[in-house]
Amino acid sequence: MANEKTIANASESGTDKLLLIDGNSIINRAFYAMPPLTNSSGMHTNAVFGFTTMLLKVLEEEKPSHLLVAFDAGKTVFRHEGYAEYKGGRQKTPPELSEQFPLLKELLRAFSVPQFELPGYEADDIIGTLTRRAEEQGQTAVVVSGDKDMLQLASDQVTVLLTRKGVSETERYAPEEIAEKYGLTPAQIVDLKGLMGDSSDNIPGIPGVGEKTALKLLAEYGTVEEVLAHGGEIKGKLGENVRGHEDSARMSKELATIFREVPLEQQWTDLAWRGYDASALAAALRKLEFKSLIERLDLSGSVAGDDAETGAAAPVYEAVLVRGADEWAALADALPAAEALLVEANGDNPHQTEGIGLAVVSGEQVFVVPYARLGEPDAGPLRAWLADADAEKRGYDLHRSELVLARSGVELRGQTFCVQLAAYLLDPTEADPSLTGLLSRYGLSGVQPDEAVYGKGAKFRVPDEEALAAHLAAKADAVRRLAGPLAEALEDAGMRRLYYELEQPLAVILAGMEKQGIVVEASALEELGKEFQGRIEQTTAEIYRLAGFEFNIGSTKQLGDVLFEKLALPVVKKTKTGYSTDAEVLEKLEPYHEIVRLILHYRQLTKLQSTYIEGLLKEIRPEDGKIHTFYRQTIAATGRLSSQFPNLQNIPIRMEEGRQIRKAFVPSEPGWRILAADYSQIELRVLAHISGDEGLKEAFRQEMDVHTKTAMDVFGVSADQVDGNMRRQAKAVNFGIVYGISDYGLSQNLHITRKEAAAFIEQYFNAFPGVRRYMDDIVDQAKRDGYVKTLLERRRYLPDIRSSNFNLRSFAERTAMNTPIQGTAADVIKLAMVRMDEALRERGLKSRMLLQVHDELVFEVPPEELDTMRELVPDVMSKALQLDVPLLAEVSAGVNWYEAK
DNA sequence: ATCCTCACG
DNA sequence: ACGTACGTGAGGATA
Repeated sequence: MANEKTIANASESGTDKLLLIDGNSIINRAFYAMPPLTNSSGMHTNAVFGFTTMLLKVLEEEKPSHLLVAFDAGKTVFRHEGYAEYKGGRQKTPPELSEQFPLLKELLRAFSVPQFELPGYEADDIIGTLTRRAEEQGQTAVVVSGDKDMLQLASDQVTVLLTRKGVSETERYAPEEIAEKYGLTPAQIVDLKGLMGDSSDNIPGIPGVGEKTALKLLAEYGTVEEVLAHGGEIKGKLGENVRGHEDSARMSKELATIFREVPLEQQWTDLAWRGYDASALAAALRKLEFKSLIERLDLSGSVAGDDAETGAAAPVYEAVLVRGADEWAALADALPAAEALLVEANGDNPHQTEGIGLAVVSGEQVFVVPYARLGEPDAGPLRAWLADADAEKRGYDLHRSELVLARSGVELRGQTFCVQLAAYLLDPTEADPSLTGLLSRYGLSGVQPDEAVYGKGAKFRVPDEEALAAHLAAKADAVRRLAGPLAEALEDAGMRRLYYELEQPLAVILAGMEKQGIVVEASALEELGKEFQGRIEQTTAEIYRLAGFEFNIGSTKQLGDVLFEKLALPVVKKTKTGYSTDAEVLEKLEPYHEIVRLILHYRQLTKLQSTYIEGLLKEIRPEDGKIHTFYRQTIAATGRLSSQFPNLQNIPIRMEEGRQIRKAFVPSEPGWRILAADYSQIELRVLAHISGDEGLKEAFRQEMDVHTKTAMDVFGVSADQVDGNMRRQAKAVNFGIVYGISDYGLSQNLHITRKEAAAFIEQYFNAFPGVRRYMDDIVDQAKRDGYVKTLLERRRYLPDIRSSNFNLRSFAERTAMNTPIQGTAADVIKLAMVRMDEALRERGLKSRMLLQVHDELVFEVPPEELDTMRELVPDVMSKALQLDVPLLAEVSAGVNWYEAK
């Protein structure tokens, strides 16, 4: 390709000039200097953009014949050896920046710019070494950096360009300029640092010595050593500080000194730069979507082919579609080195979905098995590998994979890392759980959205095997690429144990519970449904009679017309689209018209009928008479589970009519019992623990009724003076406290004025000062850190906590108060589930854990284990996590879930 | 698809 | 002055 092009080339004029760029320093400057910028696939690109504009500018101005971008490498820079805190004060690199390093390196390759890094050395050491060698050989060099330390390299032959303000503006420093600006020689720059330190690198210097003082001292004494030698002459506090921090000053100078003897094999002469390949650069810039740069470099004609159009990176793996004996054999050979697994299925409900295909990544190959072939005899080794608990599986949504495989009789064991679960822990509020979404969050690409491959909704089609293989291979490779960075991020966030000891084992336990399922007697539901149906018809007729005509009671629009226009009842509340008719509104309207009570009753009955009778009946599987829910571990922002298809965490209990539904939930074997155990007041106990409030802790230690205790303290009365109404109000206050109290919310709940609610809250905080302190502290903490965490280090980020929008900020503040409470309670019961699973196994019990309902665990138990389980379950639950207050779990058993109360 | 309503902790 | 209690999932109506 005769496409070589240079901006300029100094060697044509006979002078060699070496340009050395401090990659880390410049990309950092660029990141903070440029506004946020992303391309259409969500990659952050602002730092790369800034870097590139800087690069183009200096190439144009300096016209170098030789060129290098040096990067820091590895974590243990040799300077650490003497001083562990070196650079310790540095902020962690934000992911939005770190994800740009690979992009920059790729772009530099397209520029044909030599780049390197050397483990154990920083970029400035490499640059220092190369400038020294250039000097020795009588050549000139230009160094570009944002770091003032680099000025120590300036000489007759070496010029330093420091970025100023932005990134493409630089300031030129030869020794004269340094003398002019600081009155120092380049060599004295390290003395300057030695005295004044550098907070960004955690170099201490001498306390109380800033730039001014340091320059004054150096003007007088010349070097750190001389300053220290004359420490006795320096008067006052300054002299004291100098004399007291001699070691610190010497060490700081040493840390600031660039090491110029790096064992580099490359000579600067190896770094000749002859320009870039226009088509490669155009493709790279297009991928980054730097249209202005493409234009500026006049590259718009240089885009070759479709590949450049889409900017697709060349895959570094080979997709192998498994169709026959040869591929099966190759797959079997590759299994011991498998790095990632992907199981693709076609629907949301893993208990109903059919597998589409399966992919295994091993080295440079990704084997893709169309799902139907999993039953072939040749699949034996693959099935054995899947079932081998010692063969580690890294995957995406392994919980779902296990269920999908189980449906076709394939066992999955040995799950060690799930990128979806890991990503959830790192940011549980991130909405897009797709692999593509995950990739873009981590600055990676190369996978098409599922929708683009399969279509969505009714148009869902599995493409031909080759296209399928390409897609599944890309996804499986994406899992491999994500696993390392995610695992590292978990470590960095202190969530290693949360992941490996709690969430990952729990995923397997949940899959077990779901596969087990719970028997629901269709006949019982149908009986109950008939009864509801009769009452619905009766109520409907009565409503029509009172209205004077028939209408759709279930339509809020029609109902609104009837209530607020025909019957002219007062409008209490409006929604975005019309009149509000929710239960709260209807309760207020009850005194005005008889019809209102009937509507409430109608609502209650139709809810039970459609959601619980008809809804559950549809979910009973004819093969086993059971309902198999699907617990989702990566949905709730607080760390709770959620339950789908159907939701078994919202089966009625508060109203007797609805509670009857629970009679249909029965054991799967004759004579067995349903046993349910629930934590008593777990959230308030957690609050007592994390707030450390003495009064609240004492109440739980005495096993007092916490609402009565609250009433006593808030109303200032003795236990026997607390009446039902006071206790009810105190209970509402306790709920409010857990939810993140606001006077408005409490006033709504108790139907009192905001002022009265505020007075209650004030009374509460006076009675429980530790709780007030917790609420204040947690909000401060959230403002400072940007997130809150639970006892087990689960995190939730609250970006709105610093919002200037009152609503957003208030919401975030309440969330900051609530999440550690609700989330720690979630931690506790999850831990109890892991321990319970172990306990059942260790003791060889036949009892099975079936359901979790946030603070409750439901089991089915054979009669001979009933006594054991009545003790074991509450025991394990109460010991799941040691708090400053007891954790009490109450247990009950019966022939169905209703009776286990 | 989105809104409203309501079941649970 | 602002105007919501925290966290979910599902069904039916409507646009």
